[in-house]
Order: sequence, then structure tokens, then C-alpha cells
Amino acid sequence: MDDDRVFRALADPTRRHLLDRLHERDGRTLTELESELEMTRFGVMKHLKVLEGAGLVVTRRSGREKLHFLNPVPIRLIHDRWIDKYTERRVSALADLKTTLEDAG
Amino acid sequence: MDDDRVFRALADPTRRHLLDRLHERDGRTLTELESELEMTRFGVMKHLKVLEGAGLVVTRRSGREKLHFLNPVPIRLIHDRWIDKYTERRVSALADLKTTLEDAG
DNA sequence: TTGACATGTGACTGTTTAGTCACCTATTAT
DNA sequence: ATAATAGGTGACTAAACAGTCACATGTCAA
Repeated sequence: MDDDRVFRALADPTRRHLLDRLHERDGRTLTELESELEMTRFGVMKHLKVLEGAGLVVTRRSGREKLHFLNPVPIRLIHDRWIDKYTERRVSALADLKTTLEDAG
Repeated sequence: MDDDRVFRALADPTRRHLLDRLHERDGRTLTELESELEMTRFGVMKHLKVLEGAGLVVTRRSGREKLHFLNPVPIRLIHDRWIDKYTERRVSALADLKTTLEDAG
């Protein structure tokens, strides 16, 4: 798995949106994902290809359809690069606090 | 904290290297960080500004020096976006396994 | 106060990247 | 068979970005 590909893949808002959709529910086809976006099929296809190349999305063919699944492992590896086990608890608590405060207002 | 700024900031290898250095040891100055890189001071300064704008680096002035510190909270928020508490344990184990296998050769 | 040091700004250039289009292949249903 | 469906390729354009440079401000030591 290539570091650089993962980070570059995550740098685009459309690709992050695709990951959000797959996180919500796995196994979607290109056509289904395309229908939610203000973009041509070719644009979405390119983005999915980038995500797949980065290992953030894995696919399975089923007839003429291609099903897409989220692979969260590269995300965890990013986390582990800058947050070691000793500080994880503290940082996690801070992040939870931040989310709670933002959700509240 | 702006999502997009964080992801774009992480998309560049030089900026990730700077985060690595700060993860190793906090409180470095621009000049110190510059000396390790094959790049002019201006390039490094621009990168640090991007990291600061994303909230990944926080700074403190001390006389004519500017000290840089790593803030890992945005990284944790990325993690939490696609890895919920229920799957965290499993994904974490997979990531550890991957690291172990790669370190072994 | 003079010179060295540490950081900062705005403009410029070459490269990369997002998004589209014309055109193509493979699979399914009738 | 044939028409509709699902996915795929290579070339193109406009916008974004990395990196550099001339020039400038504020701080420290002798």
C-alpha cells in the first residue's frame, strides 16, 4: 500500500463523499454512486479508480456490475503514524469532546 | 477546523515529513526544519503555513523565533469519520498485523 | 548602532489534477 | 439477434498547486 496514493486520494472532497457513502452502506455500483453526484459518470469513475488504487476501496465483479467496498485499514495506518498508543487515549477524548461541542451548537 | 484544509495539507509528502519531524520532537523552528530539507526556506515556510492553517501544527513565538508543535486532534477526527467504535478494534488489529508483517520483511 | 539572524510577503512559473467528451467492450433481457 | 444496460479508455482544457526569488520587517549581540 502506497502512502502517497492514500493521502492524495483523500485530498478530494468528491472522493471523501464517496467514502462516506460506502461507509454508510457497502457494495454499491458505479451507476448508483453516480446518481447521487452532480458529475458525469466519467468523473465518478476516475475518482473510484483513484480510491481503488490507494486501497481505500476494494471491488468485486458481479456480472456486468462492479461492487465497491470501503477498506478502512489505510485510514487506521494514517492514524497510527502520528498518534502512538500512549497518547491515543488522551487525543481520542479531545476529539470526542470537540465533536460533542460542535454537535451541541 | 476545516475538513478540506486538513486533507489538502496532508496530501503533500514534504508536509507529512514535517509532521513526522514534529512528532519525533516538538518545538522546532523554521530554520531547524529547513536545514533537513532539500528546499529553500520559502518553500518550507509555505508548507508550515498550510499545516498551521489546517490546525495540524500550532505555533508559539519566542523572541525572533517561531516554535512549531504537532496537533494530532485533526488526525483523530479523520479516523473517527470512517472507523466507528464498533469496528475500531478489528481494524486496529488488522493494521497492527500489516505493520508487523511489513517490518518482518 | 551596526551587522547578523529569524521570519515574512507578493508575484511569477512549471507541473499536476479535476472534469468532460467521443468512442469502445462486455453482459443481460426480450 | 438486438437493444438496453453497466462499465471502460485516451485525449483534451481549465483550474489549482509546489517551489522560487526579490524585497521587507522585527530581534538580538557586540
